[in-house]
Amino acid sequence: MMEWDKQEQQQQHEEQHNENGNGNGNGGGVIYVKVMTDEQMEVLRKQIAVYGSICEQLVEMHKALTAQQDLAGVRLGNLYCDTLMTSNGHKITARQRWTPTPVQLQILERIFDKGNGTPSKQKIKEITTELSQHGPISETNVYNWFQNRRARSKRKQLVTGSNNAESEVETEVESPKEKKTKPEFHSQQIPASRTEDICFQSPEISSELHSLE
Amino acid sequence: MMEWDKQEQQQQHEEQHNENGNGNGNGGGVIYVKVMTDEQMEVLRKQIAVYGSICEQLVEMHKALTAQQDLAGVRLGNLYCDTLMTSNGHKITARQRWTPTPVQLQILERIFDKGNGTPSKQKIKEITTELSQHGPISETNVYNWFQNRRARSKRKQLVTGSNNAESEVETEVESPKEKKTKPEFHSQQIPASRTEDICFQSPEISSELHSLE
DNA sequence: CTTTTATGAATGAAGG
DNA sequence: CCTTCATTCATAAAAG
Repeated sequence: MMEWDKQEQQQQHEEQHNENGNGNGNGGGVIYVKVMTDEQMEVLRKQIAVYGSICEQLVEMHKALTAQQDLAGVRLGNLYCDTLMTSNGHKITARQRWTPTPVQLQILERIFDKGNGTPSKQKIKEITTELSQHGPISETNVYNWFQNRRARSKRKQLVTGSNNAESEVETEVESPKEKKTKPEFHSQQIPASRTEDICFQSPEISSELHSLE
Repeated sequence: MMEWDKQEQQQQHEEQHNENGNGNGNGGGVIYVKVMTDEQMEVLRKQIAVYGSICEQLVEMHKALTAQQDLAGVRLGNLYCDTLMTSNGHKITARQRWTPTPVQLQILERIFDKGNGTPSKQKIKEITTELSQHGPISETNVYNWFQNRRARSKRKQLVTGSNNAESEVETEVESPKEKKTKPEFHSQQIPASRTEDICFQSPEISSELHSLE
């Protein structure tokens, strides 16, 4: 956005320059002013409209997805949900660890990103209340979550930072025995702040953007 | 989106109005004039095109994601997007996991057997340095390895020890005996509301939308 | 190729 | 806060 703005201004300047110096066919002292025809306008409008519709589609998909998640309850992955009772009433096992539902996680994440890393006692209570609408949860859970989240994000940062220019040469001089037959490209854990980068790095796209600058 | 669209149309109408009838202060009978050069127009168009393409990719990714979720377990909250799409549809896979080379494993094992089950941070660093001579590795990898190693060896021990094994029913995996020295008051949630309901509770889809604002 | 197993990594909770 | 532990998830490797 910013880029765009700046760009436009620059362009404008250029044109004024032209106007000043070499008299081009663009009228004498007038401040240039070109007209955009209705056709052009329409083209633009349509294009943007398409963009809008795609976005709406996205939103819909998100909704559907989230809703589905919520309905399905906790992760589909582990379906041994909770308490099971034998016929004689003997309790077998209950799940002993809280697992945030996707929605809960989403909300927590949002709050966490909101900056203030000090969820006071009162805050915790509020959050818990809100989250309890999306699944079983307790204040302790929320507290722990923030605690862990902060600590881990911090450590992550540290690791990425300390990851100096490790050449990590090909010192595969080892293993007289069986080396992996294949290249074994294993990029290790790529801590790469998971919060952002991730999905939006398509070389193509970014280059396109750059070309516009 | 829609709002915006509508707005623009209105604006257009307004201007046409102006043009037609009431001459406003905008010079005599002049036709509405939009100030925008062809270049600017082009820039705008391109920019929009880029956004559009980004959106399309997003949609694609979402589709892929959803499909994937249908197949395997979920993982919504922290989706680690292991596939990135280039604009031409090729998949780039990321996120692999570290695999110790035989030599590394050997060394690790040796250190582990050395008794001290407390690889301090400093220790970890040293070990990592040494192991990096034999293949790609990070401190995190080493840390995890020890964590896992200890936990698993412990569990093994436990299982072999408590070999009473009533089997009877598959029920549980571990004996509540020496698992913890203390009462282990787990799961503070779930008020154990009798019968069903278990851990699911009605999904309030609507409210989550609010929370997204 | 599909299923199973082994194990690296993620994360909720407890202790200090 | 920070560290540690226990449990769970996901996937590379092995087995079929």
